[in-house]
Amino acid sequence: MQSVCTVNRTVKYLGKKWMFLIILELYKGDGYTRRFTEVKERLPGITAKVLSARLKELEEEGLVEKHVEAGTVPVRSEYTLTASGLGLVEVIKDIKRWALRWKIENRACGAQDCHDCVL
Amino acid sequence: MQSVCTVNRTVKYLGKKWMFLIILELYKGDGYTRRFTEVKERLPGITAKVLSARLKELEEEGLVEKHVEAGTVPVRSEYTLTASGLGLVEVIKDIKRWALRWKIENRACGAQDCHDCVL
DNA sequence: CAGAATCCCCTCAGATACTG
DNA sequence: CAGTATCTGAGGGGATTCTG
Repeated sequence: MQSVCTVNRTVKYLGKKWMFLIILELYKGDGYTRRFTEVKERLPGITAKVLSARLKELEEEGLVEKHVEAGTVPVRSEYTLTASGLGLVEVIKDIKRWALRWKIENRACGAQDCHDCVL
Repeated sequence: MQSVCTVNRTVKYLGKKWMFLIILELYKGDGYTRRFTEVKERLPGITAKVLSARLKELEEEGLVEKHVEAGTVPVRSEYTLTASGLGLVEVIKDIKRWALRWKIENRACGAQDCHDCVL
């Protein structure tokens, strides 16, 4: 039963700020793909530093694949959700279903953390 | 679609250290109930301060109910998962299913964060 | 365009000591 | 037993500046 460990880890990095908002942005992209700046523009308030860090974590976890188009100037890098990443989107939907069932009456959003989504 | 906000919040506090391990401990208890010290003993490494803080958050979120037995000396306080909390256990199971599917080959546990569970 | 490097603040969590 | 109070160190994340 040691896989709880992975669950632990998962929840730990998912809990980081912006993380799952980024995942959802990629999810909304054509072919589950978005460019760096594209994500940045769609998540008002996020800094390049944080976005960069989160994408790197997602890449290391195998949830996202990075593709750099060589030879283009300026550089174009694209990030795509992997099958594993898509699987996680389903988990997020589960969370949302739970939240809808139990949390509707909840407090209003703090503007900074709140964005629409396609779930 | 503003409920993403709640999802955001959910993942944020679930991501806190020990949080979901505590939930699982309550889940394992008789009638989904455990006493403070009981949980503490079963989660080696957790401090009273953190356990206390997490339980308070869970209570505020409506995932846990606290019952203090009046008149007993010393005091006995019990924590029980609510229906909402039980619903969240199902979500954790979803996360585990996802993890099993995509993360088995994963790195070994850092002993400190790893505990068995009943999932 | 897509970051990396710095600085700085703030929260989280561990350790320790104390209490009704 | 079931906490609270205080101190501390590590890490997260924002703002700003710089670069291939």
